[in-house]
Amino acid sequence: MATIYEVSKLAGVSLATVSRVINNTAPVRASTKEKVEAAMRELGYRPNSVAQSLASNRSNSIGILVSELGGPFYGELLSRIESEFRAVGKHVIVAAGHSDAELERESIEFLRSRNCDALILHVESVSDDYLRGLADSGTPFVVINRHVAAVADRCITLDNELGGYLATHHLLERGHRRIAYVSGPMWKHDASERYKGHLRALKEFSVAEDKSLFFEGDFQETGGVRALHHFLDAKAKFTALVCANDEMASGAITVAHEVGLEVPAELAVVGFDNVNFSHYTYPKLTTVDYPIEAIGQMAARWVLKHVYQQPVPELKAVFQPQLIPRDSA
Amino acid sequence: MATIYEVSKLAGVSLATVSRVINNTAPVRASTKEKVEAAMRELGYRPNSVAQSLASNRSNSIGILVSELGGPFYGELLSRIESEFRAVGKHVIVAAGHSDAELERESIEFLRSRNCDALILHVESVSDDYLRGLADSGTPFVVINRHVAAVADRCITLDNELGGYLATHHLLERGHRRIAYVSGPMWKHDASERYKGHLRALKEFSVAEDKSLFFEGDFQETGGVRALHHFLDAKAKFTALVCANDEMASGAITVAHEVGLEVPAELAVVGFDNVNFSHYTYPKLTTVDYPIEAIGQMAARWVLKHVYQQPVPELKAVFQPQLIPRDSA
DNA sequence: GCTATAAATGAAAGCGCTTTCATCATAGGC
DNA sequence: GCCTATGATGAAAGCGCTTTCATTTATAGC
Repeated sequence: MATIYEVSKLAGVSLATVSRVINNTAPVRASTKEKVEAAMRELGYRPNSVAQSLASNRSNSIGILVSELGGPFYGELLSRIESEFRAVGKHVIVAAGHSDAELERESIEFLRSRNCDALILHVESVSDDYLRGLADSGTPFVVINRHVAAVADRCITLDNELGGYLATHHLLERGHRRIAYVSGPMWKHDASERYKGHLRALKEFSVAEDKSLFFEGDFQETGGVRALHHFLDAKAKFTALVCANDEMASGAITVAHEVGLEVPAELAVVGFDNVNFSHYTYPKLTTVDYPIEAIGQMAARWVLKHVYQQPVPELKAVFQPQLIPRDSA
Repeated sequence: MATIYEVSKLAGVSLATVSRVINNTAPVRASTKEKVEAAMRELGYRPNSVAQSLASNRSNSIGILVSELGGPFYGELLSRIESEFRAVGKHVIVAAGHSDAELERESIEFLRSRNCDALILHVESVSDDYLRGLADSGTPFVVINRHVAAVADRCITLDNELGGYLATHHLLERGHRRIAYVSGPMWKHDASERYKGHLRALKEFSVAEDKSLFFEGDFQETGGVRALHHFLDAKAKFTALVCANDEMASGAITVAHEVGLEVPAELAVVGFDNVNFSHYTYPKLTTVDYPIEAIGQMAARWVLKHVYQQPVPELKAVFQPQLIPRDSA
């Protein structure tokens, strides 16, 4: 691989000048620029990004930390973030935190040691304090899907409470009054927020909260399976089920089929997230849309603006979910 | 951030010695090592990976190029690859090629310019010649899910032909004789291989190929939708449908529900890939398992062995798919 | 044509590390 | 004890680039 030095020799200019035409960082006479570019072409020169990073103290890399790299949800997030950065010549380093505080912290350190210019974090377990400390340490980062008061200006979130409200409201509007709720782990911020929204909707329709119609799942398919079995075993009376995400809703629908409960006639089901497979269920899942791509894009733009000083369209911090009525409720 | 220089001063040794204890690259007296480690701890020192890369000509990063970052399939692949590398302190840079030759080439160049130590490529559109050239250029890389004769030693593949055979064989064994086939784009290697396997199974059961029962889809849900509509509109007679991937199978099942065709009683459906949502369909999808994680792991190990000279368990180049019988066929 | 100012360019000092080579200390072998 | 073979360590030269600062060249004003 040719180096900048060889280019400068061939073009008959100094290293500095070559660097200037590469980075367009200072005016260079048109004829000089021409010569340099010709030399670069001739040598098939491509700047060594590592050397650039070391010298400029910018790595042009952004670290992304999500809970799981697999799964429908994060895939779309990554996809969007990558394409945003790719378009401006930056690259994305990914890591998984697996919803574990220790792992999350370790992953963040890992990304930091990689000299990422910024981090985009989807972290669930690490404490608010830790994030505050991280901000103090000077590492630029954005947090997705979590509101942390101490670093509120770097949080991009979905109004989960509204989402929970929307889901339950939809059912209430259609006359359901006995609505069971399958939550995610309540220590997760989004899970508890969604549940709050559920309660608000109930209240609005003067339906009292019934603890026997609450089940704390795990945001996985099995959570939905166990939930429905639990309610059925307890002989709970309910005509509708709201699940705090689509995976659990799928699990619940599977069980409904198995026990011969017709959806939505005997049991209406609504999910949350609108992941890509949510319309593969039968009947197609009514759910609340999580605008994950828009959020990913916004996170990328935050970085573009605050770290790379690029002009970007207006930033938005809180996104509104939307109900997607399909066939299951 | 502290530098190696400060550590060496505090520990009262030279830069070289500090480097040695960091990299464990030459013997250092235990007492010296102790001092250095203490100094590192005291300063909260972490090596600057960019400087390390520049000096050692190793970036400790691996570029991964897949068609789409979203989607069930690639997510699991990435997930596995990342965790393999993460465990040994290497990081993963991701890019998407979107099945487009130009984009794939550009992405590869992009990753190369990032000084990746190796690339793991899931490329569909770039030519065999291009890959040969890439190999000649000295960039280490592995190709996943595609056999390229010129660089056969760097290909890790699934026996797609066998997979296609298995799917159709399963149906034939259960008495089906009129089996429609929904393929992926035939220019994609895996799609054509799977179809070959289908034909082999038919032949084995002395069933003649019927071109009217073939439909070339797009590996997307809509492909399955269009396929089934196509067959139905053409009043084709068939009792089973094999789809070259699960997305298309889902689409087909959805249509079956819509038109009141009972699965599997009136129409047996088998998919391919066994992606994570394949059991969310109703009935649960019978499919062919694509051991994507194992393949990801193997790709990572190939790199570990050939690029980082690490000892790894035996490498395997061709994986055998397996039929996963569920409820749809 | 001459100076004052701005535009182009070059020289050289790093960026934080690895690695070669030389040096010094230590331990056996006789 | 002396010599040699190792084991430990340090000095210093890069890795390929960016960036400051100084210098040279062009432009304008009179």
